[in-house]
Amino acid sequence: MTHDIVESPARRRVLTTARALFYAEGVRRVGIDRIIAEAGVAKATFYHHFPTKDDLVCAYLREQSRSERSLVERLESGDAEPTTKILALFDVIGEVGCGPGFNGCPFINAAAEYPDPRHPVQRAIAEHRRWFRGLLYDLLTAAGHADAARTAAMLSVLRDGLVVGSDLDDPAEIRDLTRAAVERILAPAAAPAT
Amino acid sequence: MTHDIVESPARRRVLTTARALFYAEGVRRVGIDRIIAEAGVAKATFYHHFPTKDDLVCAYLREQSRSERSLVERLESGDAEPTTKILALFDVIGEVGCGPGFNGCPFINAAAEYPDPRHPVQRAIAEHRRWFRGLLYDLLTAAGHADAARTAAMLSVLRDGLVVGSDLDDPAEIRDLTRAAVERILAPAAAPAT
DNA sequence: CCCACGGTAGACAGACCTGTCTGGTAACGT
DNA sequence: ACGTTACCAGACAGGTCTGTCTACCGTGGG
Repeated sequence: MTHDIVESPARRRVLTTARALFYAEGVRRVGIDRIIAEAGVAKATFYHHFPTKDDLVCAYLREQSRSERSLVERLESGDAEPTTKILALFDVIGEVGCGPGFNGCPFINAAAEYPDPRHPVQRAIAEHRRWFRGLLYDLLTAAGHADAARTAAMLSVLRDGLVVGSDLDDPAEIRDLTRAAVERILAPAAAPAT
Repeated sequence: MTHDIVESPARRRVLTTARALFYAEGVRRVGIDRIIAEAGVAKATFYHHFPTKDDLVCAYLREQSRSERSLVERLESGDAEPTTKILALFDVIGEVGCGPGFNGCPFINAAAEYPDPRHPVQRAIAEHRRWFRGLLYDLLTAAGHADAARTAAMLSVLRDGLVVGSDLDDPAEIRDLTRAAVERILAPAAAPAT
């Protein structure tokens, strides 16, 4: 009854390798054989932990989601104004897009490879997206923003556009216009209290 | 010396079939065998017109680009104000996202499957994106917008976010907030000439 | 002691993929 | 009449994919 309080090292290695390869080259492009070779894991072990490739893909996306959540938690932990936190959050998004290995949003990319909305992969994507939008909504509500729901949706749209643009266009340019774009979206509720 | 003034019917059939399948299911997922079967074309004929699958993918994207350009030309042909044209353009984007077969942006989707920026497919994508951004820039310039380049980039970002959101979230909601989002992006240059 | 467990190594099946090749038909311009 | 061109039908090669299976090893708890 050794519960997996500590995750199996082999499983960990597989997940780390899969994450790097899936993100860099696309999910369908990377085969199981390559993952187990680079992770140094036997095939039987792999299929013991992940009965199906789809299971691995879902685990990859959940892992990615965990990463982003904990990153945001660190950002959000301060006692700054909620609006400041939103700006900081988007600053990070613009900055990450300029990083060397940046390749767009793992969730948007995976969605392109799994178009069926009822597929488990799409469900994992949807859950992550719900979280992110909820985060924006909470921050806007805490800021006392009028029409927080609608503005959260707009910021979510903006975020998607930023990561796509950082991937396919000039990331530095995107980074430099991010703050202004967020401010424009937030503007209508900015009371003219000068 | 029969120039292809008229496109070969077999080639046309292949392109039409490929377009539907690639868009609906993803590029890597759809094999040549299936395309030629559904198009009713012999394999040799296919490889005569498209020496490589990549060639077909590029042709698919160019075709898609032509479609969008001609759609926009129709929209743009009127003698309305440039700003009105921009709003009309985004209205169409929001509306198309609610259509039954909508599956996101073919270019963004293809980019996820071909991450290498030097790949011909990525070049075709980049060209299409340059066109679209140029279109926005021209409209903003015609509207006498201050800082047209920057605002064009923001609208391009917004557009990407809208199509991604229409695909992965609630398209009707996206459609309903599109106009307001565009107006917020355009706002700072709206001279307070009331 | 022993045996369950997590692991390694790798063969194998069966499907699917791209791309080549052979062979035959029909239209068309010269 | 002839050659070119476009087309269809389908076999084939060589590779890759997912997933299964056998066989073996080391360690630690009962």
